[in-house]
Parts: sequence; C-alpha cells; structure tokens
Amino acid sequence: MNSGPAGTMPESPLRLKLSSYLKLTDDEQAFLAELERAVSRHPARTDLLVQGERYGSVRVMRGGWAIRHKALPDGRRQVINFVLPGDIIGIYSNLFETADHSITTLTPVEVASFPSEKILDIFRGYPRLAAAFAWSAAREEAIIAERLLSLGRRTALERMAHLIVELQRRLSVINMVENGLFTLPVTQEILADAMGLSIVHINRTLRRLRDSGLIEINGQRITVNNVGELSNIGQFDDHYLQLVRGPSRLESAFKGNKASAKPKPPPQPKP
Amino acid sequence: MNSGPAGTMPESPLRLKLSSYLKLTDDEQAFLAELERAVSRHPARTDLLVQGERYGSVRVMRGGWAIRHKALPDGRRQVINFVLPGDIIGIYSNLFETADHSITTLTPVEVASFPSEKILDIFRGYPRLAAAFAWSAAREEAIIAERLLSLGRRTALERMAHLIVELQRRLSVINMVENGLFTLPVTQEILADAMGLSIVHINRTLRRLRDSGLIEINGQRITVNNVGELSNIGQFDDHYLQLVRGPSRLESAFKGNKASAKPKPPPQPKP
DNA sequence: GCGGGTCTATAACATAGGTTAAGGCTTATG
DNA sequence: CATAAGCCTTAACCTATGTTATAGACCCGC
Repeated sequence: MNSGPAGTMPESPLRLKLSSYLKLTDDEQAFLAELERAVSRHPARTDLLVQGERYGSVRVMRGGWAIRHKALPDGRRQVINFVLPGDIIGIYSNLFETADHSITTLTPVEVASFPSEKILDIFRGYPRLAAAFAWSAAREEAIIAERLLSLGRRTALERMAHLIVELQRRLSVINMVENGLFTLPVTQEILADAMGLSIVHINRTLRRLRDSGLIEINGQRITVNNVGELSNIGQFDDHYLQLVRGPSRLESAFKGNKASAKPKPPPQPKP
Repeated sequence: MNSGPAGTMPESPLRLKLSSYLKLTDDEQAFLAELERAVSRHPARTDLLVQGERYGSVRVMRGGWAIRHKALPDGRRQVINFVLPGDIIGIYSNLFETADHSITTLTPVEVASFPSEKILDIFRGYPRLAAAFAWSAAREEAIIAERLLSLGRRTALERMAHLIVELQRRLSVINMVENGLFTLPVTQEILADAMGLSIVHINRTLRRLRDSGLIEINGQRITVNNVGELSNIGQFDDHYLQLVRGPSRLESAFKGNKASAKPKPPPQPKP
C-alpha cells in the first residue's frame, strides 16, 4: 500500500489519479494537499456512511478499501462500486439531503475530509481543478454504467473476468499493482453482492478462472497471469476508465477559455 | 407532451426539474433560457451520440424520449438509462475525449445545445445553478445505481414494477403524467435491454402485471392503476430520485456561504 | 390491396445460475 | 486446548429466465 516516511505526508492517490487526467500546477497541488489535510482512520468493517443518514463533509480515500452499497428492505444487497484510494465520496451527492447508499470499509482505512462548501470555492477559484473533480465524478459514473452492462448482459464468467481487469487497471494508476499481483481484500460474499450472483456461483466461477491458469489466488493476494485473455473473456474495453489518452481535451478547453475569461467577466449571481 | 402556443418558447422541462430542487431567481431563469435557446429537432431512431465518437456540445432534452446505451463487441446491448425531457446529456462526461456510450432517440426529439465551455461560466458566475446542475448529475448517477440494484438483486417482476414506478415519478415532475396515464414509447426489445432480460421474458412479465390489474397497456399508452401495490412489488423507495423534500440543503449551504464569499474572495487560478 | 418489415404474443424446451446442505480450514477466544 | 465463528469448497438438486419457433396484428410503400 502507499506509504511514505513516517511523519511525512505520503503520496496522495487522489493527486496521482487526477494527474493521469490533467497536469496539475504547483498551486493546484498545494490547494489539493490542503483539502486532504484533515485525515482520520477507521478500522475494517466500519460504516463511513449509512443509507438514509445525512451526508457530512466530502471525503477522500487516502488508503484502504471500502464498498459503496445499497440494500433492499428485505436484506438483499448490491455493491455498487469499490471505493479505492484516490476516490472521492459524495462530491456532488453531498447536495442531497440524505444518502441513498452506504459506504463500508473492508480494510482499515485512511480518509481525508473537508466541508462541502469548499466545493463552491473550487468552482470559483480553481476551475481546472473543478473540471478534474468533475472528470473524476463522470469516470465514477462511467464505471457504474459499465457494471450495469456487466450485470445486464455478461455471463458470470465474463463478469468476473471483467471485474478483475477493471480493478487491476484502477489500482495500477495509483501504484498498487506489481507484476499483475495485487491485494483483493474482498470475501466471496462481497464479490457475489457486487456481481449480482450467488456466493456459490462466485466460487464456481473463480475456480474456472483458476483452473484455466488465468489467475492465481492465495488469501487476499491475487495474481493476474494473463490480462489479455482475461480481457477477451470479459470483453474488456478500457475506454470507460478514461485513462491517459493523449493531450487532454480539457487543456484545450481552457486555452480557448482563457481568452474569453478576461474580456467577459462572468456575471455576478444575485443574492 | 409539453407544448406551448406555436412560435412561443414552450415551458422548459429542465427548469421544471431544477425547480423541484431549488427555487430559481429570475436572473438564473434567464440564463437558463439563454442556454436552451439553440434548439434542434431529430426524428425517432436517430443517434445523437455514438459510442467512441467525440462529444460535441452539452445537450438538453426539451421534448421526446431517448435511451443511453452501451454495446458489447458481440452485439449484446444494455440500456443504461432513459433520457427524458429536462435531462442533460453529458454535462461532465463532456470532459472525456470520446463517449463510452451512445444516445439514440426513441421518438422525434427536440434538443437544445450549448458549447461545453459555458459550463465553466456557470461554475464561476452562477454557483447556485452550478450546484443545481451538479444535483441533476448526481441524481442521474443515483438512478443508474438504483438500476444496478435492480439488475443485481431484483427478480424480473420486481424490476418491471420498479421501472414503471420510476418512470411515472420522473415524468410527473415534468408534467407528463395524467391520472396514472403516460406514454411509454418503448418496444419490448428495449425494455429487455434495459432490464437485462430477454424479450420473451419481458412479455411474460408484463402479462403478469396486466393480468393482476396493476397496469393497463394499449399501444404506447400505459396506465398505472395501483402505484402502491406496484411500489411494494418493486420495493420502490423514492429516496434516490431526490424529489422535493423540505427546505433544500443547498439553500442553507448558500446562506452559510454568502457570508464567507465577501470577506474571503476565492483565490485566482494561475494561468 | 399486397408483400415485407416490425412488433406482440405464446408454447415447448433448454440451461445458467440459485439453493440447500455438508465438510474442512483458519483464526479468535475463553 | 476446545469451541466457535467466519470463510471457502463442493455436490446434488431446483427454478427463473433464456432460446427457438410459430402465428397474428399492424403499418407502410408501391
């Protein structure tokens, strides 16, 4: 996992993630570091947020894993997404009265938080950063949409293959994969709830993947031996993850905008 | 459908929708109207956006239905969401290079569009509107997450019931439901792709709902006879739709912020 | 007013994935 | 050190949903 010299601020996964989209200026980096300063720790299996409760501040995962999940009144549960280091919890959904989902830690976790109102400051003062945050939010939505495609149209085997490749890709960006090996601190029950399958069928499916030599699992360590084949099986197309792809569209948007920003100052909102 | 006197600007569904969240000032309404001025029409079964192509401007649905969908290389398809009047296409995903999904019209459609860069203007000049847009985006994500729960954990009958109630609710906000009756311009094939089911099973499921008298269908007109029971079956909880619920959290956020906005002007971005 | 397309409807049959049950392994605990 | 609590694993059996096939209704262009 990420760690720095004791007492120092370790590398920020959020910064790493945003950097894959946009080269941040020193100024922006400083502001970001400021946002992430108030850090708290929580043990594994703790609720950071509970369906129906009010949102507090905006949270940024700095280390550890969590899940975002929704439950039906009768107890059935769906994991919406895995929350990884660098992920932001409730940037915009903070605008809701109460949460329509829960967030629960899977491992001990380190979370930074800042008051929701800061978002408005970002909008006004750091438009590039605001766009990077919006990009991150859009990416999260894209991940969920892709998962919807999985649950709706992929078979169990395809789903599992797809998920494993996705997690590997997402973790790579924040330097949490080494030679196809990463930590997957997730029980088969949670996998089942994430893939819309039964726990037994998850087991069967993992067995098939292991038997065909595509992956290896010992404990919470998983090794991906053949990403290519796994991607084929899952019909994985990294498009939706919006990883590094040439000069950012945003850069040019701002170039075009810089000009218009001076001659035409934005109108003042009426109180 | 929405219509106004010929030649006049008809009521804006986007304004209606946002108003359910936030009372807009005259100024904000004017700006919104300006954003929606450039209107174009498209026939049914037209692609407004194709998976893999570049995004153009930001689009606002003013009338008609569309679907947002993703396809697998082998042709299987998942409808991610229904795009209804008042919905915004690609506010933030515009920040991506290319689209990871397609948008296709189901009916003739009226769409307003404005250049992506305007979003930055909104951020800077109309923070309340920016928040309302963010609310709308977060709501859309919540809808997708709820759909994920449906596909993962609800049975076919429950899914259909849930979808029907959801659509009725969403359409109500923009005045497109009368006495439980609304237009559903959707083939069973599209329903199948939306619910992750086969077309045959959609047919069976609709039949059950019709036989139990909960709904009536003639052509594209659907009547919901018993929302209560339908909601029960689908375990429908309108929480995720974030409909009117008391004094908006946002209002107070801005009250709190108004004070700090003056004494502490937002820092200038470095060019 | 006729052929062809599209959509709904249903029946008969097939299967992916669910359920139940049971054993074993590991770690925690008194 | 014995018991319990989680978790993984597998087998046997079951069912919700998929597949294939066929027919009829409707609409459209010529």
